[in-house]
Amino acid sequence: MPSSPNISFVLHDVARLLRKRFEQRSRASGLTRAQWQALAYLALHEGIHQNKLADLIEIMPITLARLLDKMEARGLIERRPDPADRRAWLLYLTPKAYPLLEIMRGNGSKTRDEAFAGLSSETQQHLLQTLSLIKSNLLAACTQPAVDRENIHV
Amino acid sequence: MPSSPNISFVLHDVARLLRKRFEQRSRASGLTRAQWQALAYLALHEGIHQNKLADLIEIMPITLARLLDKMEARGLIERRPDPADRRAWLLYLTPKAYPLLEIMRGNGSKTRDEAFAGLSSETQQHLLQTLSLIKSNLLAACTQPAVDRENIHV
DNA sequence: AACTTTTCGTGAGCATGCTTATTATCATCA
DNA sequence: TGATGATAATAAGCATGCTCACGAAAAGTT
Repeated sequence: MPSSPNISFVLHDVARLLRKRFEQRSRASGLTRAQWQALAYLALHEGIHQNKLADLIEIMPITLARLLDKMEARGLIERRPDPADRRAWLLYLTPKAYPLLEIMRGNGSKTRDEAFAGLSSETQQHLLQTLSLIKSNLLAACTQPAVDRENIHV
Repeated sequence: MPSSPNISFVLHDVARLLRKRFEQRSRASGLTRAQWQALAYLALHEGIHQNKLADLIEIMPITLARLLDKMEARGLIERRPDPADRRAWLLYLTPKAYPLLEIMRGNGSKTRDEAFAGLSSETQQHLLQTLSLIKSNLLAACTQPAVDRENIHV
């Protein structure tokens, strides 16, 4: 695979470099890519449970919990007890979060501009479609046991 | 961005899911994706310095060093002193590594088959080209200071 | 030869993803 | 009602990426 460049590795590299570049940009404001993503999704769904938010972002609830811990400590979000379920929290942004969200959106679009320089909008559209298909393939695959296809009788 | 799905996030998701699926498959053999990548590149460049190998894979030398620590402990690779430079090591596979490499290649191609199901080979070609362009954009960008373009006078 | 700069490898520490396990609470059903 | 199972959040621990810093050795300079 390394001899002929492999789509999977290149994809992984691109994701890593996107994150790296975004974080070079965002060091000043102090939000990481993952925190920004969580904050941005939360902004669209205030009052959501951690559980559901993790589902939306498609990460494990424990991964989200630690992102929220950090953002709560910085006063960007609030966890309010759910009156209807003593196990659960309801998530809200604080006013402090909004200007930061704006900055982060700017950083995201600058990073995207750099990354996608020289790509026509058709190419970008096509890329998005292709990636979305791959993502749904993988989401489906990940729920299946990882066995050798050859060994399965149908 | 989360409202209209964002290429960067989808890309990141796809990379994460690829890694996850690969590691579901490879749990038995015990090599992670990153270790496999290092091993596969090393197989093509035995006798290389850690430094150069890290350059090839495009990760930080310290990141590679810890992957190598683990694989050395498992007896998959050897670090031999470089007679010409007492700071450096020369890297070699051990015989134990070869069969594992074969297994990993199989796992990689199975994972790719799942991920890219339903994509024509033209689409895959196109995807690879597009990703490669994005990658070189980002490699170039990451060496530049992350400043606001608008604020720069040319 | 002596000083400075560069390079090679690594340590420490952080972030984010995962798996596995635990605690508290809710929901269901006999 | 009371046991049983599901669900919300978190804890512990691992892997891999990063930055920053450091010691040892090499290379370049004066």
